Amino acid sequence: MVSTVPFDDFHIEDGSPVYLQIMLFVKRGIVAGSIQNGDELPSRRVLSSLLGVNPNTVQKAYRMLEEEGLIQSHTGAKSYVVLDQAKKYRIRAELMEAHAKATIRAMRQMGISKEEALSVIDRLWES
Amino acid sequence: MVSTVPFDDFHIEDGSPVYLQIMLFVKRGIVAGSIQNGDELPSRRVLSSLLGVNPNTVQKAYRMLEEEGLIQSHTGAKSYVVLDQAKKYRIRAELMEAHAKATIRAMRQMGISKEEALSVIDRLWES
DNA sequence: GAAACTGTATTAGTCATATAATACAGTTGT
DNA sequence: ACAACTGTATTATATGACTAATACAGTTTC
Repeated sequence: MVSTVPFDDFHIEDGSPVYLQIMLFVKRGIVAGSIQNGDELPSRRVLSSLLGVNPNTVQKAYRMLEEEGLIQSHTGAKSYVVLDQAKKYRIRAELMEAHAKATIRAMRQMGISKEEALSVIDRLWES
Repeated sequence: MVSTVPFDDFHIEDGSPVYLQIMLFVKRGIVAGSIQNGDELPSRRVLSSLLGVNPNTVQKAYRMLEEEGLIQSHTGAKSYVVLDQAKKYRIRAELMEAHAKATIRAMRQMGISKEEALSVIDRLWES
């Protein structure tokens, strides 16, 4: 079932470039399964207007997603998600490991034990 | 026992501003206990030379740490760490919660269960 | 007191991010 | 065919992070 990638629950935060936030949102959606092979992406103009950012910013995110082989664009036509199991698995592993390792490094540098780190995450999970 | 804050195991990564990385390193050292009240900080020039960055970048980090009340500087003299239990506790809670929440949000957006998230962190902890 | 260190300040320049305005090329739907 | 959408490209501008060079003020040490 082909649908349009929903950007409803995407909100811009500060701290990292917007084009990276858009890329991450798409990748996380792919891992979650809410974005599937063949799905249609909102046009650059539509999404930039929806997010309140410049079309060039969306274009940059889309272009880099295309360079990673996750979407395809052709002048004049809509852009579509291009996925297979291998890509999905790769992204899932990449993102999970990256996030986990970042957290672990921070916690270790603070001298926090594995047990306390896990317990804090467990406790804060529902919120 | 007063010593000089050690920046030996600090390495610059790309992705976030260097002055923020320096601030984070100091804060994590405070939480870990390797940085204590009264400790002496390397001078702006010495640290910038050690890290291979511009003195202004170190100055920005130090100035913001001073604005947070974690260090004190006086023209002509060295800069020192100024801590008490309340500050340490506040920083510890702030950092732990920030890191945990960031990880949780990412994992949730990927549709990863709490159990799998915890298990991944547990597995990657030793590395 | 003088040298050698401290912190602080200013000015100029580069680079990445993002905005703004505009233009052109190709498609889709009627 | 034509209108209304697509993607793509260019030029100009602004801001934050960072570099570079330099200057000045205050301290510590001998």
